Amino acid sequence: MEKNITIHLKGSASVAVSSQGLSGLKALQALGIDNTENLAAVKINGEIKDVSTEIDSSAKLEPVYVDSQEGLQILRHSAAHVMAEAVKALFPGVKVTIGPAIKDGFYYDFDYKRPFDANDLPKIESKMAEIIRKDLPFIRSEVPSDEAIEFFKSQGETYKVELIEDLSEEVVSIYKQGNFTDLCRGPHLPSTGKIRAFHLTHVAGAYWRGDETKAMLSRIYGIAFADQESLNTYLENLEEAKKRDHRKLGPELDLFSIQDDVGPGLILWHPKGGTIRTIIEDFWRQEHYKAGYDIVYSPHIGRAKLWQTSGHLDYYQENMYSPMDIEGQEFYIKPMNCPFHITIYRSRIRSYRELPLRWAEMGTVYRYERSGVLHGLLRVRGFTQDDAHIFCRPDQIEDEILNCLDLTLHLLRSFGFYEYEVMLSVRDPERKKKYIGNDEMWEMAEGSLVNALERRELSYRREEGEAVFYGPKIDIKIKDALGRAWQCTTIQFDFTLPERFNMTFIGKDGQEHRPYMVHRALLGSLERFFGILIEHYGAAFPVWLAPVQVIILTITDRNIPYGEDLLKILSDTGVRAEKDFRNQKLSFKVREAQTKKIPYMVIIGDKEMETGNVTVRLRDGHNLPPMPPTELIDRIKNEVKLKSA
RNA sequence: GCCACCGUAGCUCAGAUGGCAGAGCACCUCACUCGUAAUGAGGAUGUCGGCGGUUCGAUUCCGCCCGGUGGCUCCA
Repeated sequence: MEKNITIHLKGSASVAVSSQGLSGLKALQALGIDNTENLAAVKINGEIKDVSTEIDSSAKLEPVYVDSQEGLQILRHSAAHVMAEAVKALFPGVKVTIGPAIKDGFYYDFDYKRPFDANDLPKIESKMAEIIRKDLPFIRSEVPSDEAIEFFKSQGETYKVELIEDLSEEVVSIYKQGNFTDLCRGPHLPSTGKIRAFHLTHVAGAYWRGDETKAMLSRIYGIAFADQESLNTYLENLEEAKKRDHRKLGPELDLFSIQDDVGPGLILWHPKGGTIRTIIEDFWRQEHYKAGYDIVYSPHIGRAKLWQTSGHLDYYQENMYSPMDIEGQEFYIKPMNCPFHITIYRSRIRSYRELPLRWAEMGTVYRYERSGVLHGLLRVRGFTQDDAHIFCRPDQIEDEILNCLDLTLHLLRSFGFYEYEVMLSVRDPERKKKYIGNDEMWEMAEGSLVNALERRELSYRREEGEAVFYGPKIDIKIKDALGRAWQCTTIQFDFTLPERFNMTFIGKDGQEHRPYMVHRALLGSLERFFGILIEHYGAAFPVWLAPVQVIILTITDRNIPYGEDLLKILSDTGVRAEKDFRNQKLSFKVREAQTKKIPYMVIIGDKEMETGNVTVRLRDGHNLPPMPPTELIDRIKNEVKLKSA
C-alpha cells in the first residue's frame, strides 16, 4: 500500500518519499547516496538488512559498505554461500551444513563421502570465481517452516532439516543465488559480484555442532575482501606472522626446544631462553615484593587426600595425571598450586590482624592436555604459573582486586603490552544453582570486580554465564605487535576452597570467620608468556630482556687483546656481552650477529685501539658515532632501566 | 582424542617403477688478517620418525605406533 513516509540518513538530512516500491537501495539513493557499487547492506533503524528490503514506514537509514567491519562480515558470509554453491556443483551428493562468517574470514562445513583436502581447493576456487563473475543476485524469501523442511528434504539436505526443526519458527528465511538455496538469516550482499577478492585457505575436520559424539564434517576455510589489495595485505600479514612464529624462532635462536625424547608439551629452556626467564622472574619477584606479596614454594606432588579435599579429584581429574605409588600411598603431581598455599595458611590459627595474606609462587604444574591441542609454548603439559593466592577479609577485597589490576597492568606495560581486552565473567542469572556460594557472596564479589575495573577506567566486556562454578573472574588478553589477542591474566574469586578446607581467621569479635580467597596469575604462565613475547618482538628483544646485549667483533687478530679487555669491562659492569674474534670478514660476522638479533654490535679495529673508542652498529643497521666504552655502558644501563628499545 | 596433511643430515629441501641416499647452509681442517648481512679449498655427517609385514632385496608398497601442522573440543 502506498503512503508517504519520511526517511532520514543518519547524521544528515531527511526527505519525504512515497513508500511505493521503496527498497533500501532506492531509499538510500533518494537520500543522495550514490556510492551504491560498494553497498553491502543497509541499516534500517539500526538493524542491518539487505538493500532489497522494502521500506514501508518512516525510518532512519544508514548505508553499510563492503569495506566496513559489518560489511565485510556480510561479504564473507555471502562468500561462504558462493563456496557452498561451488562445492555442490563440483561434488554431487555433498550435503551442506552451516557456513558462517568468522572473525577472520568464513567457513562452510560439508558432509561428503570423503573429506576434502588441499588439492580440492583450486578447483573450488575457480568454480567460485565463475559464480562471482556471473554477478548473481542473492534473493531472500520467507517460507513457512514445513514448506522449507519439505524443500530441503527433497534436496537431501538433512542437516538443514534438522536446523529448521530445532529453530521451531513458523517462518524461516532462505536465500537463493544461482542454483543454490540455503537456510539463512541473512543479510547478504546484493549480488555475488561484490566479492572482488577471495582465497580458500585450508581444510579441517569439525564435528557437527561442535559435538565430538556427532558426525565429523569437512570444513573449508576461506577469506574474502572487497578488493584485491586488502587480500594481499592480509596474506602479507600472514607471512609476517609466520616469520614471528615462536615455534620457528625459539629453536632457531636457541631459546627453547620441545623434543620427542622428552615428550610432547614439555619444554626445554635452553641457556638463552633461561637467561630471559631469569630476568622475567627476577623482575616479577621484585615487583611482587613491592606490591606487598610474600614468596612461597611448594612441592610438585601431594597426597591423594589433599586433592580429594580440594575437589580436584572430583572435578578436575580428567586434567590430572595418574597417581604414583609411594610406599603404598597414592600421590598426584599437581595441576594447581592452591591446595599447598591453603595448607600453609592452615598451619596455624590466623588473626584478622594479619590479613590480607598475599602469597606468590612461580609454581610449576602439570595438566593433561589432549595431544591435538598442544601448540608450541602456548599450550603445553607442564608449565609454570606466576601464581598467587590472596586471603583476606570481606572488607579488604576491593582494594585487593585493585592491587591485582595495578600490578598486572604495570607488569604487562613493562613488557611492552599496552592494549588489552578485559572480560568480566559472571554467573548465568538463569542458572544460579550451578554455582557454589550464596547470592550475597556473588554480588559482593562481582561488585568488587566491577568497582576495581571502573576505578581504573578499564573498559571491559561483561560475559554472563562465563564464570567458573566457584566464583566470578576477570580475564585480560593482551594485544601484540600484530594486533593479535592472547589470554594471560586471570583474577578469580574462589568460594569453594575456603569451605572445603575449612579455612578460618579469628575476627575482632573473637569468633571464627571465613576468609575470602582470590586466585590470580598475571602473566599466566611463563611458557605461554615467553611464546607471546617472542612473537611480539619477533625475537628482537628489548635490551633489558636480550639474552646477549652486546657482541664484540674484531677486524683482525691484532685487535683481540683490546677485545678481551672490552669484554671484561662490559661483563664486569653486568652487561651481557659475547665475543666473535674469529678470523673472518667483518661482514660475515655482522651478518651472523644480525641474524641472532643482538641489539649492539661493537666493532673494533686498529682505529678503535688507537683512540680507545668503540664503534657501535645497532641491529636496525644504523651506526652510532665512535664513543668511549663507558658511554656505551651508560646507554645500555639506561635502556635496561627504562625497559625500552 | 577425532578429521585432514606431513615426517629424508643440525637447518632448508631434492630424490628413486623396490637395487650402495643427494644439494645448499651449518659443522670440522687448512689458507687468507680482511671495516658494517655470506672469502676460498678440502673433510665428516644419516637406523630416510619407530616397529612389524610383503619381497631375493623396503627409505620407497602394506599395517600399526610415535611425533608435528591446521582445525573441532578445551584452556594458563
